[in-house]
Amino acid sequence: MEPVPMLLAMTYRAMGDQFHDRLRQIGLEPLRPAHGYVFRFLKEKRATTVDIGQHLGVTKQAAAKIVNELDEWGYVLREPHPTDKRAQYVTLTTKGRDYLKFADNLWSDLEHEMAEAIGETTLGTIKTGLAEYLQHVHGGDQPGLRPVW
Amino acid sequence: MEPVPMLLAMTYRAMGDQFHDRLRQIGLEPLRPAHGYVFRFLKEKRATTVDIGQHLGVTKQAAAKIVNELDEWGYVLREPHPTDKRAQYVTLTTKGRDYLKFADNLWSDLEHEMAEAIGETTLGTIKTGLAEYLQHVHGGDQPGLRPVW
DNA sequence: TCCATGTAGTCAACTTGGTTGTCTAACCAT
DNA sequence: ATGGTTAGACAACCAAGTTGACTACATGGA
Repeated sequence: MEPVPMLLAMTYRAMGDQFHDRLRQIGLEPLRPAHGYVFRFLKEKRATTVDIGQHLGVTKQAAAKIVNELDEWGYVLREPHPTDKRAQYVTLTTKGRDYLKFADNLWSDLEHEMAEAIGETTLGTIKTGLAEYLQHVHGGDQPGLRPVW
Repeated sequence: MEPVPMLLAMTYRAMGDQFHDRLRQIGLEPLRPAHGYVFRFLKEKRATTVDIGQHLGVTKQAAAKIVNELDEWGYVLREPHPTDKRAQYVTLTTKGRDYLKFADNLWSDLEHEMAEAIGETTLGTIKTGLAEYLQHVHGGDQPGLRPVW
């Protein structure tokens, strides 16, 4: 049996590939995972580019690139920060929220298919097990997202 | 609860970080995951650069770069293919096998600590569950390893 | 209040680790 | 024999990060 990290990497890759393929079939713009993580982050909190960079685990310059792309494509827009004239809040547009909603449904489909393949309870054990491990090593704070290669 | 792929990504990252930290503590050259996957692959089968590329999920040119590095650093060497004059088998040197052995022990330690944190049986379910899912989506052939970001 | 220090965002140069495209030599199936 | 395929190498390019520098603004003392 392969070591755990390899199983994680392969499963992550396999699910991501399926997600990407189906998005393309539907004709939706195939954003990268990082874009998706930004959506998910913005759904929960108002955030600046710097915040996004920290969340993703990249520099603010790298985060700015991603935000620029999302802006060009119409998924987010920048609003002036109410108290800090340097800063801008990045917020989801309707297009961005629609995309996120669609993506969430697609992930849900894939997860459901996974449950069919390996069993509902097994999938449940995997999810709670991994979450518990993350809690154990990282405590409360958000673990890094970007896979190292 | 986060969607499964995010849990996979975060756990992969967390384990990889721990592995990397401990390697550095010991003072061993901190190779990237891709190098480690090559070692593991070469332990099981004789392989050419093309084989390695397929295993990693990258082009043969990218694989050639990695093999070149490992060659320079003394972890692998190239042997003429017995029947195909174009091809070369990439094989582990003693240094390569030693590194792999050490890394295997370290992974085993980390896995053991994971088992302590979430329970032996839970870890077992995770491993077999993921393997089963991979079997389901990819059949016999090896899934890609490189995470998409 | 003024000033020193710190931060958000942008621009530019560079690095890394991949890609595609092309070529040669060798293989292999008709 | 020969036409199509493959292993490996070389080159040009690309994508997505990095570091560094700079401006405008913020903030917390003396």
